[in-house]
Amino acid sequence: MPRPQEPSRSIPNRLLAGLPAEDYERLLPRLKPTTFPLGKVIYESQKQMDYVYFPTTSHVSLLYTMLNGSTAEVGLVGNEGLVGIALFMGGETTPNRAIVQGAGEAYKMSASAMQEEFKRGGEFQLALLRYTQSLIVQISQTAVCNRLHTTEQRLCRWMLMTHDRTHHDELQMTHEFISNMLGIQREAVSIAAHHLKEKGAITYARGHIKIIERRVLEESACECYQMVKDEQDRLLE
Amino acid sequence: MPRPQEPSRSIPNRLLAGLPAEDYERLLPRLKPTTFPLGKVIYESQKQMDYVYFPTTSHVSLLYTMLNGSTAEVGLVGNEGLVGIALFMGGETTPNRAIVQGAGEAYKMSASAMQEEFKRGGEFQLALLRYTQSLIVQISQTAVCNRLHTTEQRLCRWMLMTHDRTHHDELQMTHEFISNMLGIQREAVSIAAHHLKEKGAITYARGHIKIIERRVLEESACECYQMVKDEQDRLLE
DNA sequence: CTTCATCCGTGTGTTAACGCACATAGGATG
DNA sequence: CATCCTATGTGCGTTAACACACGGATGAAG
Repeated sequence: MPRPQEPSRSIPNRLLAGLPAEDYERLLPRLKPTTFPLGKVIYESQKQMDYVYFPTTSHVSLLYTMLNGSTAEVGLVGNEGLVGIALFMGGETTPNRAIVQGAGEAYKMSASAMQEEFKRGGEFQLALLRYTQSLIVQISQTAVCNRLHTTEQRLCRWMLMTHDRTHHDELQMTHEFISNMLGIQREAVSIAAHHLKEKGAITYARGHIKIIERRVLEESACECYQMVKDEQDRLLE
Repeated sequence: MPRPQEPSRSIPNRLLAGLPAEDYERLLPRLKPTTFPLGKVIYESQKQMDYVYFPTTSHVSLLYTMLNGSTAEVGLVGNEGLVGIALFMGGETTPNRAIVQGAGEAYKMSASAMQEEFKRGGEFQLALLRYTQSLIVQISQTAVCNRLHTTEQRLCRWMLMTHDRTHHDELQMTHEFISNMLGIQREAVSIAAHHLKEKGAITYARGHIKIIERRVLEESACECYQMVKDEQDRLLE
C-alpha cells in the first residue's frame, strides 16, 4: 500500500524548480497536483495522451511491450523530468507504455497548455529540450547495456537508478515486477538478488527490498549507471 | 572505394525536402554540400560539434563505446533525418560517436546557423523535433531488441535498416564491422550471415554483401524493424 | 606471380541465461 | 487455525552466444 510520503514542497520537481521565477509563476496556475498509485498506467502505447506529468515524489517507468507479451523498460523518470515528451516533440502518441513504479505525487498539465507554453520558446522550452536530450542518453545507454552487460550488473544499475528517484531506502517491488522491467526471467532476478544479499548490499522479503550498502551496488553495477548520471547532471545543472 | 553515386538531386534529404518553399529557400544558402568517405568519424564522444549534417546519399551510425573498447550502435541516420540533434536539443556535445556507414553526400550547416534557425520556431523546428521523436523510438526499440531477440533476427533488422538508407542492393561492409555495430562477436555475424546465404536472402564475399531476397530478410527479422518503420512513416509523413 | 594482410569458416570448450518444474514459506482470509 | 495465494528458492536440461584457436581463401601490392 502506498503510504503518504514527504510533502511535495520538500521534493519539488527539479525541472520546474530550475526555471526563472517569471516562467515558474506563469506555469503555476496550469499545474494541478495529482496522486499516482503504484502500478497505475499513465499512458498506453499508441493511445491518446491528455496530460503531461511532472513527478515530485513519484517515479515512472517507460516500457515497451512485444507482440508476444514480453516487456522491457527503456527509461525511468523521476522528479528530474517529465512524462509525456511526445506531446511537445510532435507525434501526439508514443509506442511505449508508462507505468508508475514508485507511488507518490506529481503535477499534471493539460496537453493543450503544454503545447501552448512550449511554443512560447524561452527558458521552459530550453529546459524541456535539455531534459529530452538527457532522456535520449539514458535510453541509448540502456540499449548498449542490454547488449553488453550481465544480469547482476544491470540489476544493480536499475536499483541505483530507482533509488535515486525514490528518496528512501526501501523499494516496494517483487522480483517478478523487476524481471518485467529488465526483460529477464523472474528466476534470474531471484538469483542475482540473492547474491547481492550475500554481499550485504540489500535485504528483501516478499516485495520489499531494502538498500543496505549502496556502495556495494555501485561497485557491482556497470559503468552505465555513472555515465548516465554524469551526463544527466551536466545537462540539468 | 566509394564510387560516385546518383546526384543528390534525385535522393534529396527528406527532412529538408518536406519543408514549405519559404523555409527551404531561407535555409538553402546556409547549407553546404559535403562528401563523406566510408568510416569517417563525424563526431567524437564528448567533443565539440561544429556542424549538423543532413545526409542525402550517405548514412551515418550512432555508436556508444564502453571503457573496455566494445561498441554498439544505438541508431542509424539516413536521408530521412539529420546528425547532430544535440546542437538544438541543448548540451553542445553527446556521449556517442557518429561514423559514416555508407559513403556519399550530405549537406552541412554550421552549429550557430542551426541554433539561430531553430530558435525561429516554425516549420523547420517542428520537423527537427518530429525527427528527434522518431529517433527516440528507434533507439528505444533497439534497447528492447538487444535484450529480447536473437543474433539472426537483429542482423536481419539491421540489414533492412541499412538497405532502406542505402538505396541500392550492395552493402559495403565486413562481418567485423557489423559485429561492432551489433555489439557481438565477429564469428556470430559470420554464422548468422552464412545461414542467411543458405536461405537465399543474401550473398557476400570479402566486404561486399548483396541483398538478393529482401522478403526473406523481412521474414527472418523481429517485429522491431516494422514497428520503427511504421512509426517513422507516421511521424515523417 | 609471389607475398601478405584481410576476410571469412569452423571447431571446441565454457558460460550465462532460458524454460520448466516443483518446493517452501510468509501473509492474508475466512 | 486451516486454507489459499503470492513470493521466493532451487535444480535440471537446453540453448545462445562467448572466447579462443586456427585454417583457408581472396584480392591487393610489389
